[in-house]
Amino acid sequence: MALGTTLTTPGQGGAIGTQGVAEGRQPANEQVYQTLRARLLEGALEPGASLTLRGVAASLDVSMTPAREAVRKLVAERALALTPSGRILVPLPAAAELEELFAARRLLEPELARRAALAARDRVAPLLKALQLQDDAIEAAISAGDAQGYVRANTAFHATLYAAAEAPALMALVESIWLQTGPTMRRVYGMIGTRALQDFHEAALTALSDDDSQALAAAIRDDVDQGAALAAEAAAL
Amino acid sequence: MALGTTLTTPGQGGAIGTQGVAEGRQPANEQVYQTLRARLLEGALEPGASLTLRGVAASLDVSMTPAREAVRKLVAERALALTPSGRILVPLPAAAELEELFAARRLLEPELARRAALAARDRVAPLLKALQLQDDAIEAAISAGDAQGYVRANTAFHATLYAAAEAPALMALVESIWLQTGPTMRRVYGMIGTRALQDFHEAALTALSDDDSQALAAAIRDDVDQGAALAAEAAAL
DNA sequence: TAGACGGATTTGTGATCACATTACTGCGGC
DNA sequence: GCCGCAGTAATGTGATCACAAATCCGTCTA
Repeated sequence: MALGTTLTTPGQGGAIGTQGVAEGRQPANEQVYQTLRARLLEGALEPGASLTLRGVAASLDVSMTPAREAVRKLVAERALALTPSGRILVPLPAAAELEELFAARRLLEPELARRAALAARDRVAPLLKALQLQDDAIEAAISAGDAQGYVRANTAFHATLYAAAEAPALMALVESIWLQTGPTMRRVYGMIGTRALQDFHEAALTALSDDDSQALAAAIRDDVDQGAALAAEAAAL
Repeated sequence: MALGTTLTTPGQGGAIGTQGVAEGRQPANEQVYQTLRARLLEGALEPGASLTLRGVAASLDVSMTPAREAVRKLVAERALALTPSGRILVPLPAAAELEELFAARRLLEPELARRAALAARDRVAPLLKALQLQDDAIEAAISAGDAQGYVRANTAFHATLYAAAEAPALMALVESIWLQTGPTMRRVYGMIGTRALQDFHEAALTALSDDDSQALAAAIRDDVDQGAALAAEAAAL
């Protein structure tokens, strides 16, 4: 068959097996990916910085192959970029691209929040508790002036909320956006010192406990808008 | 430096070079990727079908390495999936995931259309002409009962319109969604025989020539809604 | 002092190989 | 007739190597 495809006839060995990795062990490329991803999300990698396959491989003590896979995966998610020559670098999104990314967040995240509110109706308490913890971490990061910690905690807050929506496809889209904005937002919050941030998370928690999905969506929209405004402000500097 | 990163000091060799491929030549992995991507977009690969690296490599006459890169890239875009054991297959999205994907399209595509209308204000004529051609191809595919051709032409229509928005980040998100819905939609249109499709493209073209971005966005929303309804209907079968 | 040039080094790409693990085939037992 | 099991074939992962191309560095020239 063309392209080496094989059609698994339904009902005849169609079951998805459980081959692969020896139970719990995760492949090397996955470890590399998760490491790089976490550092990008919290903005530990400077926009404009360049990576090398051999460098990544040596740092994480693997061969070039898993490093390649992880880097290419991040490139596919636009979390890393390749120059025309194939050099790897942490992208520095243009102002216009940042605007696009926030526009997408503004469209997608309120929807995700709305779904989370609806899906978590019968288990609001534990969700609220988890979110409250994340919010405390955010406050702590603000007090400490820890921009990287702030970005990480803020991402965790949103991730926890949206996870309740149980919408993996939407979640994947949003996470892809976060990966792209991460490095820049770290820089943004570093520049403005996490000052004067209006707390929309409080409103979000209230809406959630009130079972008001519309209000929750609105709070998240305001939160995203605030981030967009900051990014725009910082981009103008 | 950690993780093998090197920070390119701005102003000191910071220019993005033009290394890499010898001018116009595209890497083997890119060719494999484009081939697989095109086939997924138009639904030439059946949901549930399985691929093998060696099979893909042999089909396109390359070694296993570029095949791996291309496949992993598509996996990152959720256009292909890996079983827990690492087997590669064309995903068969659950009904709930399809609904998510269409919800995302419904949020993102009208926005992209709106931006296209605004950005293409001073060059509407050539855009309209291009879109009209794509629409003719769609009609032809419908007449011929060619489901695969329909999906391809329909995708091309939307892609042409959104390209005018010059919003690469948003475009990447939408294309990622298309890759995920492609195989299923091919199946959907094959099942219902491209019957009884209301033509929202006509309304879109009118709105575009009227410079009415709101009406254009509405037409696109209707178009996406129709696709969502068909998918839901087909999923129920 | 600034710019251009040439060579050494670095880098990504692609190919091939070894290996652990899993999926598949056919056979035997209940 | 159906299920389970052993042996074989196939698959993805990771490592290593060769190579072409581009970046980087020092030097020379105007």
